[in-house]
Amino acid sequence: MSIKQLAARADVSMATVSRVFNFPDKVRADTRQHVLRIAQELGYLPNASARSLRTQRSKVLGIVLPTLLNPVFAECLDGMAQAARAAGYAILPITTDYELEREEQAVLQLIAADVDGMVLVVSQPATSRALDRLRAAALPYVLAYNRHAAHPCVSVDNEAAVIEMVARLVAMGHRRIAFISGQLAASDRAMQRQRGFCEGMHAHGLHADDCLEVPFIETAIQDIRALLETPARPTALVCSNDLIAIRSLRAAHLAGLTVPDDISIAGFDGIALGNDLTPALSTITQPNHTIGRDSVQWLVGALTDGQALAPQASRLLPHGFRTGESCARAPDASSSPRRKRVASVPSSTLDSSCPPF
Amino acid sequence: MSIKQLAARADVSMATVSRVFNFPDKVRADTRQHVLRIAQELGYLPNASARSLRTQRSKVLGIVLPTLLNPVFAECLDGMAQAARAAGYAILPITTDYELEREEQAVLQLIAADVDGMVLVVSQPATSRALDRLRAAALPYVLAYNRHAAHPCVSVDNEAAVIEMVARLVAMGHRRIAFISGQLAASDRAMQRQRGFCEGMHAHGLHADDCLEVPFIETAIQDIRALLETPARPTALVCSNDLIAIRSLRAAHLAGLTVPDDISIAGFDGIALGNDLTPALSTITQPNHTIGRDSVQWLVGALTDGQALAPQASRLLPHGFRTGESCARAPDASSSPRRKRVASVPSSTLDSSCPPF
DNA sequence: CTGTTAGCGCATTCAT
DNA sequence: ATGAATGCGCTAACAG
Repeated sequence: MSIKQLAARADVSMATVSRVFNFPDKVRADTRQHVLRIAQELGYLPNASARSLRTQRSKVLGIVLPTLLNPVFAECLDGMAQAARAAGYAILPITTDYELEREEQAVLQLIAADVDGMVLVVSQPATSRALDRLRAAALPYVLAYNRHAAHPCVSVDNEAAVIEMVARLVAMGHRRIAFISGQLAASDRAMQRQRGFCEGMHAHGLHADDCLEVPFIETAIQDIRALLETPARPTALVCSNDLIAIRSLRAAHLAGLTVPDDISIAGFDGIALGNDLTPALSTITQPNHTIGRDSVQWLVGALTDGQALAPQASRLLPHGFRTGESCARAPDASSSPRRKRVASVPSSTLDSSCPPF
Repeated sequence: MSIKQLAARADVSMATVSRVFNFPDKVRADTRQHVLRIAQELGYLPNASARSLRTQRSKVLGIVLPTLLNPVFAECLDGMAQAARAAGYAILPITTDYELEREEQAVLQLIAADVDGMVLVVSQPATSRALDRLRAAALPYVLAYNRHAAHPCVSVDNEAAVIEMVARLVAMGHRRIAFISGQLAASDRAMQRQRGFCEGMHAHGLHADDCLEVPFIETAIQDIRALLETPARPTALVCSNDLIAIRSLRAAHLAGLTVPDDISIAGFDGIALGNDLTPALSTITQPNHTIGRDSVQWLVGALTDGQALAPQASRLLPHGFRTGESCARAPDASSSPRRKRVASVPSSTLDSSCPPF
């Protein structure tokens, strides 16, 4: 079904048909009705490829995400999809599984697909070759979750959020607090959060020595468990994201510890599911849906009025804290001290380095 | 960057450039190198819209899913994405939030986008207007998770799986077993699973009276809790999916019950996260990733050798059982019987109807 | 208000 | 092995 055939059947010109679909008021009401009726009968649908080839704009937004297996990004994508729909845009999401090469491939594919702009969550904005490609193609884009002075970003203040979380735990009597993250190199968020942890600890005169990196999902729980079976185990865990926090809950259970009586566990992300767990996950909440929505709205706005996306206008959305059931006062906060720390977890899995501020 | 400009710079014809990218061996090695080098320099990327306009095939598969907020579909999409990539196809996923109208819209949008075929998860294959559109457009498609004799489907045997699960629970001494589902009308899977529940119960001479529908996420936990605070509460819950099972775990906790000592809870889906919970979720597992992969591979296969997708060739993938920690022998299985059942949960939320087999 | 025409970028005949 | 010409379906000038 092409516009030509439809025009023939309706006994009008192609141009008229085109106008019926693009500028309905530029055509007389009765002819419009007529054309629409025939179009209905024939099941005519304007061909998107031809349209974008001709107009040089596709009304499609490219979306680049690490994965949808982490609900954070699924929630965010949901927000993007809604905003895009509302603005009359379609979205074309691609996942990269945290592989840098695929980030770049995704961008190239989206450029070839003629998208009008992109929203992406990259690993490291500072060094991303994908972003180089975008600049080269002069395509408008917004980064979500990432934070970097040279790019237009929508995120939360990861560092401040964790600093605050540490303060809360300290206020609850915790002194030995560990930080658990996935592969730090895989995401700037994780690094910012770790930095916040270190800074937060230092602010209270505490050492931020216990930073455990659990890069492999398969062994994460066992690795965390090992930390928890250490003689001078931490009394609280700050996790770089909610999935890791959930695995930490599991690890604590396997180590024979009760949460939050024996150990407190805090997450980061605020995924919906955390609320349904027992114990309900205490966590730093990000407005995931809103991050997605705002990113798209900002991008669409720029697309609409042809304005540039200024890095200076980057949005820092407010984070929050969900008071779940996985954090409580430190055990023995005022009673007999435990025996001194003797050994730690295997140094191979322990990362004591704390990047400078 | 168009093929024309590239051709000019490389001092060859457009046709040659085209061949370099589509039939590399149909062009002399040195000219190929030459063209590729210039293409590299200019950052040339073949335009997808123009290509699909010309060839009438886009190398894109449309994917229609209810939502990505349920990890089942995220896992499945992940499988689809991998298979599509491997076959040289891009995917264009659209979510419908279980709204029939959006199912149809999605299909129309995908048709307009010129997709070569589609994989979809619909609510009710039997009455789906979206599928009518597909047939009308004569586009190849495969249904995932759905099961219907008139359509090519990739799914598991929901009914058999639940029958088996009921048998397992009965073998563990359970007699009062309830079935919890979301809105039944929203998915044929849920109905098949309920049917399996009824059949399974009847097979053991038990009544399948306790079928609770919890259509609203917001109140699901409280609704389930109400059931669990019934005098003659069930000793086991079979949940229509893992998310509901997780909420049931929560509801049990809120009702002061210990899982699995006081009550057993079984899920359906086998989402990865269930493994990390405490108690680890006992559940019927579907090969979600494989369902996605196989659906795409089947579709791509048909696309490749121009063959039709026969409903008779529908695949029934094997389900499995994950032995978690949320199911155990019924309490008091051999000791004093509890007082007889007096009242049930409010009838407004109780659906005792059991569709015929 | 409506029709005619040209060209978006590409793959594909048909020549050479 | 390569080049010239055509048209996929559509929209945007321009003409009437």
